[in-house]
Amino acid sequence: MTERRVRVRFAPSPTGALHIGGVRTALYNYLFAKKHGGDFVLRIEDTDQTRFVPGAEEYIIESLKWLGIAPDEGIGFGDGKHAPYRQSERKPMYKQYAMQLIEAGHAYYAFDTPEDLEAMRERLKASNVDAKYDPITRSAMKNSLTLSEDEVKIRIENGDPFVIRFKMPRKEEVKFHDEIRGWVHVNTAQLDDKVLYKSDGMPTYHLANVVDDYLMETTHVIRGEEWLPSAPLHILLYRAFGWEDVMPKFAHLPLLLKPEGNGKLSKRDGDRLGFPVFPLQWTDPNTGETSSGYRESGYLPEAVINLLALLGWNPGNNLELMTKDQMIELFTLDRVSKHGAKFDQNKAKWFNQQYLRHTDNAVLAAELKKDVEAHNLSFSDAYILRTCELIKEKITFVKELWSFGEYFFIAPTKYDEGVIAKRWNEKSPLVLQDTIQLLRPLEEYTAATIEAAYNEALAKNGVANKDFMQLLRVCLSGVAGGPPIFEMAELFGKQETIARLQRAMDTINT
RNA sequence: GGCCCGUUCGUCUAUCGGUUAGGACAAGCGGUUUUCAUCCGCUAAAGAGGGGUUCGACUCCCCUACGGGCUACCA
Repeated sequence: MTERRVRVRFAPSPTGALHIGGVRTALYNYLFAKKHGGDFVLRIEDTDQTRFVPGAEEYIIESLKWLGIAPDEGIGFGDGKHAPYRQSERKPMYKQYAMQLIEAGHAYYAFDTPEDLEAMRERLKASNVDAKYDPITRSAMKNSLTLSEDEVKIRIENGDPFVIRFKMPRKEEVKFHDEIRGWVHVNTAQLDDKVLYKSDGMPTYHLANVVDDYLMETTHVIRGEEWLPSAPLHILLYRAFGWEDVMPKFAHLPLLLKPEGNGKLSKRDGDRLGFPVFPLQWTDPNTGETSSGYRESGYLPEAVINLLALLGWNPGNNLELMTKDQMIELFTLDRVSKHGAKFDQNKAKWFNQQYLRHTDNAVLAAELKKDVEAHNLSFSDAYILRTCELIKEKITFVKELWSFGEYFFIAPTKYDEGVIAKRWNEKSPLVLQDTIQLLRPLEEYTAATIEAAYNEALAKNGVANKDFMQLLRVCLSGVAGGPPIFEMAELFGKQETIARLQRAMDTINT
């Protein structure tokens, strides 16, 4: 067989926001495609019309764009030769494939009502048997295997609702090679006659994904572990269609688990866990409930990608901070772990901090400028840029540029009480007053000259530097920690520094 | 319940029969920064349990336990 061009797909359902587990699946597909110079396709699996959520599709597209893992082809990213990429728009294609299966004896019509199915399950449960529509039970149900040919024909012509079910072989060992887990064996005796084609004329996931992957020339199906149990059915479908020679390889990814260690992360977790489970902020159009997103929380997309990549994969060389290109180069499915991973918020923060530090100050300044302007304040770009330089090492998130650095733009009105209680004494106003006096005549106002003036004021009053330094900081910024004091004061400028010291003196003294 | 997948420090993981079981985050301690959320150093911290196979098992096999997934005309 000639080597086919690698084609992978990310195939979410538009049932709400994409959560980070889904994002990671998309990421691994992206990395794999790029690694092999192949195509990454976005396909929307909207075969369940009852679960459609407005805005979900746009959300998925925007998320992938923000994260920098845009597909090459598919909804929102341009049609390739396999359009359309929305399964609801492919609806007319599926019927013929279902029919092909019926004709070949691999599938059959079933006319059972929900009540019939319920009764069957009740009956089987009562006799302590696995309740499933299978090679045994189907003989007692209403389907084209039990009904006469005429009866079936009449029912269909009458427009009776029907589904098409896969005719699962009675007892057959199905084995397939998973790129991550190795050989997986399942006996068809455990499987049931899955519905392939629903009474509303839509295929189920099982039929649609196999048909689409075939038509779209998918070479590798990289998806979550929740699909592992149905993989044997999919294998059987490829066989029934006679597509085994072009059947994609399968790789089932371990799941992302909740930090408390019970269950997989789900989109319903929202903000409950104390960290975002969504890439972008999301407001549920039905409930109106809003969940935070990584973007809005100040995470950088590169950091999110990096931390997600390492949740279930590692390059095997202790490398943790990687550019996207490095990840592409190093990514292989055989280095994906088999077990689920709990999301670690601490590590996530650390990643963001690392990336924030490596972000160009001009980029950070542009972000900070938005906040400054949002508060109706006017500062020069140079001032804002310098603020970023001074505080970037102190913070973890972009939004902290403002929350941490607010005092660069708004003089404090409150002063850290702990520091005041510990350091403020009768000499304090004297030192401040002298400092102000010495600052006033300075022509060259720099960190060095400010420090010299301050030291002189200390000496004059016989106060030790270590007993006053933090107080000086609090007088200037209101808070106990921050960047180097004199550099900060230099940026404030002489007038503002003096004003702040004066104000602190007046406020604290009373 | 049944089936499938999994199980190394608190967390993410390295190890593809022979290692003092390595790294990172978090933690603790110490230092630097007279501030700190920075930086540096150090410490503590793991092969679920039991059987095999083997000269030798974290690594291979089996059992048990535990965790996870699936079990819809949802994906």
